[in-house]
Amino acid sequence: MDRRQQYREQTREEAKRIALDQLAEHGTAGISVNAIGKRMGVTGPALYRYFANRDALLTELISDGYEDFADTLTAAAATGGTPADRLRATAGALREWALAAPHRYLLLFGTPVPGYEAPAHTLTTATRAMAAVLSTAPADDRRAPAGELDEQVAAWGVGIGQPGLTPRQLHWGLQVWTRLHGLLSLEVANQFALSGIDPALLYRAEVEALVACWESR
Amino acid sequence: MDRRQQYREQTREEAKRIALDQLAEHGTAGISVNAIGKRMGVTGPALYRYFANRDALLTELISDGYEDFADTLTAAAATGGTPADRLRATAGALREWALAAPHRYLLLFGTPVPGYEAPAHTLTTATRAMAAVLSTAPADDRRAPAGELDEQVAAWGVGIGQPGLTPRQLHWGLQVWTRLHGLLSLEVANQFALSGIDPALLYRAEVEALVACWESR
DNA sequence: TTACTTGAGTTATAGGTTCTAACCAGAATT
DNA sequence: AATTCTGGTTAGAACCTATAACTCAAGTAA
Repeated sequence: MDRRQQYREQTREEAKRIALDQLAEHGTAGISVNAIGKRMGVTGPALYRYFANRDALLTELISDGYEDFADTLTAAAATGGTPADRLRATAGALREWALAAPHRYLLLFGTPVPGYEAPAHTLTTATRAMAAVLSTAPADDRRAPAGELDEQVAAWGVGIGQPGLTPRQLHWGLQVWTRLHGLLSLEVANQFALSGIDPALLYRAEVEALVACWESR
Repeated sequence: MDRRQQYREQTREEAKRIALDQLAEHGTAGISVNAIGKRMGVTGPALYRYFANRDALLTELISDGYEDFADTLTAAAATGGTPADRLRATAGALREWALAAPHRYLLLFGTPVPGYEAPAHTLTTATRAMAAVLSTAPADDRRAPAGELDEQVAAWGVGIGQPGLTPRQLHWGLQVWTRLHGLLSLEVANQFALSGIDPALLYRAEVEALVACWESR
């Protein structure tokens, strides 16, 4: 890589780093081109040499976030032990990742930025994260899809490059994701704040319910 | 009520109605005081006679939203039939309410507006919505709380004015809410868009899982 | 070495936002 | 009839995004 390009990349990274800080402090609306520039010791318009516009910067933040998210889940799912243990590890990593930067979690999975379209590249990364979750599914006997949902789920499994998984495993993976996301999105939005209930306990209970859910059915 | 006050209230309602339109069209950021004023045939600053600031307007939108939300769930939960039937009705009403105005759903339960503090009034309304969900819980034998979570949940039950419910019923109610919210929040954020899976089917399956979840345990 | 091109910064500016201040007209009250 | 209150106006401050025009330094090529 060119020397110039190296500096350029460095500047981009710095801008994104500061943007994440602003995000953590003041939410999405706090990500201001001028404010980021000021923190970098540069005027606002200078940043337009590096990002087409504010949306492009946000999009990169989202892309990078997905990448990091998928890496984290993949690493956690790669631990040893029973499927249940690996689910616990993955779920724990998921919660830690969300709580470490709540605003970033919401940037990825919360209110969509109006007019924002997910670039194809992030979709493949999201698939990688889902693959990590699916890798914690216990073994299952393959049988014919029963019902419309089963068929759609099976088709989805093929679409994301997981043709070896049964509909039940795929559906279970979806449940893991949607249920844990339900808890996490409410927790990061502070919806449990005044209930006096420790979200960590609720989360753990849900993970165990997911383990039990597989056994019982 | 005074004639003056009546007009005043009418103007406030109109502003909120238009704000909801803007919300549906352009998201939270699209709620602009100037734009609302223009649609009302009035300049922007005129609205500051009616709302202290933009945040106050948003807060009222949230309060009204909670009210409507609680009304909807309460009505749905008041139908007859078995507990399972009433859960199905309530869950169906919940999804319809969310999909009828996705942005409003996210305004209530999605990314928190930075610096926004829920007024006490909305908390009691949220409790009313939770009561509707809890009213669909099947009967249960009372027994001593087992574990830290059970105790916290029991205390929460007392706090929200539901001392007659068992920890298991309360926890089940929380699961209903968090699981359905998990699905809905992802659906309104378009996260299932490219999977080819019909969110309605996924939702129905989750409701049935919640019914079965009670039986099995 | 000199001339030219490119890159990265600047300021100025347009048009948008929220919100305050000052002002004005009409209605209600005293 | 005089005064106060209410709801509107315009002007303007302080932000925001984004573009245009300009400057200066660094790299490249003759």
